[in-house]
Amino acid sequence: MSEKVPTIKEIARRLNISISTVSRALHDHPSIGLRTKMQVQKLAAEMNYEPNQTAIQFKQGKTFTIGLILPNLMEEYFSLAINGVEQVALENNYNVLIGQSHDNLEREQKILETMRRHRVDGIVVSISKQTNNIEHFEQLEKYKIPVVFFDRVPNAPNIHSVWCSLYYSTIDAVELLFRKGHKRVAYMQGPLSLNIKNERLEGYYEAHKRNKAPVSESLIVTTDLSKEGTERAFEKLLSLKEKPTAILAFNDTVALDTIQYAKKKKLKIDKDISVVSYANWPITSYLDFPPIASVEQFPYEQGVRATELLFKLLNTKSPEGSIPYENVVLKSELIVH
Amino acid sequence: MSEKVPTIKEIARRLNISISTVSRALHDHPSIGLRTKMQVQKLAAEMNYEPNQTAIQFKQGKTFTIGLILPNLMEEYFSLAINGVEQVALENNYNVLIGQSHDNLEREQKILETMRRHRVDGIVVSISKQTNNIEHFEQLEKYKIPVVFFDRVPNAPNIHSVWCSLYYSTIDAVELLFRKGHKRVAYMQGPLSLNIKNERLEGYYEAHKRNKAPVSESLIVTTDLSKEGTERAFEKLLSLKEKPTAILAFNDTVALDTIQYAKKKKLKIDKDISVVSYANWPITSYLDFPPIASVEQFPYEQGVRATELLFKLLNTKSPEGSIPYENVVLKSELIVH
DNA sequence: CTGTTAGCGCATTCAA
DNA sequence: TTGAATGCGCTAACAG
Repeated sequence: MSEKVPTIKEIARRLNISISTVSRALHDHPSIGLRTKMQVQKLAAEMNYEPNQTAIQFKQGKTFTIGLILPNLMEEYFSLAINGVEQVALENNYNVLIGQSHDNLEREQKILETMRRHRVDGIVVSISKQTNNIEHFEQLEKYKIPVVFFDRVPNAPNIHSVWCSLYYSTIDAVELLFRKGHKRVAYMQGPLSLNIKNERLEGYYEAHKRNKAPVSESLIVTTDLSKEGTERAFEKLLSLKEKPTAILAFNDTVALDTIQYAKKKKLKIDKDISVVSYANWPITSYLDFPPIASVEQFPYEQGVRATELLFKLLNTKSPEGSIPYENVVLKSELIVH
Repeated sequence: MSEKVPTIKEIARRLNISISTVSRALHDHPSIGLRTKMQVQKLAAEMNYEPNQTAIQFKQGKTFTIGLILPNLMEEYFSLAINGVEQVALENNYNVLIGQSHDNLEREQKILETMRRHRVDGIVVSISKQTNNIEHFEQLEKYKIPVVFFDRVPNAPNIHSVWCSLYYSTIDAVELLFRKGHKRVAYMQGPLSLNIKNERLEGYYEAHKRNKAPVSESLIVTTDLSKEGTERAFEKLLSLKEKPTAILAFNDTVALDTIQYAKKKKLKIDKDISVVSYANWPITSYLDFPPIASVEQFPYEQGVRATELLFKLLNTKSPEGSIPYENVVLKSELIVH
């Protein structure tokens, strides 16, 4: 009794016509009689015919699927990016296969392999913190799978990328602190990766330069982004003779850990110490003392632009590698709370 | 110059053997000469041969992909669930196609259609708040696509489901408040959906019953989960002659909005008013006054169990609907902070 | 142990 | 305007 899934072959049989005619009718092919076309479409609708995507994928050599690789989904930041990617993909009738690298290089490579095997048509990726080489991505060229990097973009030539420049906002952020009277602004940086541009630091220096303020190297500390790492970094700042009165934190996690630790140390937030951060988590609005300002990096927008770029690549009948590498740079914005 | 993707046909040609022999060699088929096998595998490796998944999917009538439908990815809660699903899927060499309903019924239906078209082998879903009927899911039976509901499970018979019971933890939560001396515990409930079991409310009543405390209906208010809705609900409580001294909040969002509003109204948290909640967001640890306790619902575990159940269904050679419906119920836990 | 063959569903080229 | 035939890459039934 189990009705089997209808195929064009079955439709053809019932109508006593050939499968190619059915195929054409369903595709509104120009050379097809109106009568037959109507007939076919009517029956197809009645039978709830739906083309077998796997057959089409196979036949066309395309999966109508793009791969999206992210460090993780837990950060709202990346969730927003996903929404952007999904939006554009849906508009193009594409599916999105998501993989999390969990900031682990091997895992990233593994996911890439899975996606390659799955024959995704293209890939959008924000690389893991561990990713210090991009051979595994470069390999994809052999398979003609275009790759667009976004947000966390490797510092390499000959790639397509979309990212958000933090340089000017960082300058804005530090200058905001200067204007508020802070003389010693510390910078709590993340792990140094050779592959990512260090715009935060550059902006930090530039802001000092513009304001003729000397940079004290001891005010630049590093955290591995863990709670403990951030606390250690903060301790280092507290042990200075000339303690900072403000901190530029690598991101909101660092900012929150810093603020929490500061409170534990009986420091008055926004009085003894002010914090400015990156990312602009919505959750910070629930805090009694959120960072006084945040650099917004527009993850949704980045996702959209990256995916649009990918589709542009997909739709370009690649005449053997003549596509110029495209690198889109958005501008971040300092949001003062 | 562009080397084309190697196929078994090409391997066969180069080795002057038949494609079926190659296929067998690559699959470690029992009836194959060791010598030929080695030969084939060696060449395959050299050529970087990789089976064309789309061809296999087509041939086997399977995509080795499961669909995962969630209300949204922004909530860490669901991100954790994803990790659970992903984990089990990977162990079974399956891919996961993720879709967000954004708590919108039409969107949920659309996603379902996309996934059906994509011929996913099975679906794991946490339904949207709007989902008041599950016809669109029942339809999938015709396509022999098994569905496992989890977390937000429709209140319907004949479904497979995994969810986390809140009943006992709710009793624990309310009793905790009683023990702390609270006499009037309010319950701020979410939108009433006919399709979801209302265990929170049941537990709320039971706790009162067990403690011989009368339930005052005016202490039960409803929020649509928006910030404003929660504030209105809270206002209602504040306008009572007999104000509550504690609140059982529908979830952490409601709890945070409540706490924030309470502070705005100059109420002292944990003194004038205490809050207990569901979900247990990690972020609450950054708050000065987090909920004093949270009901943990183990989203990761739920994702794992739901996916395991799905694979059980997939691996059961369905002898025409003889599979008994399975409903796994986990137990939540009250975490006191 | 190995080769031959058929066929999955569809789009498409060639012929009528 | 329509039909017949082909083939995408792979698996598996059947034949040797």
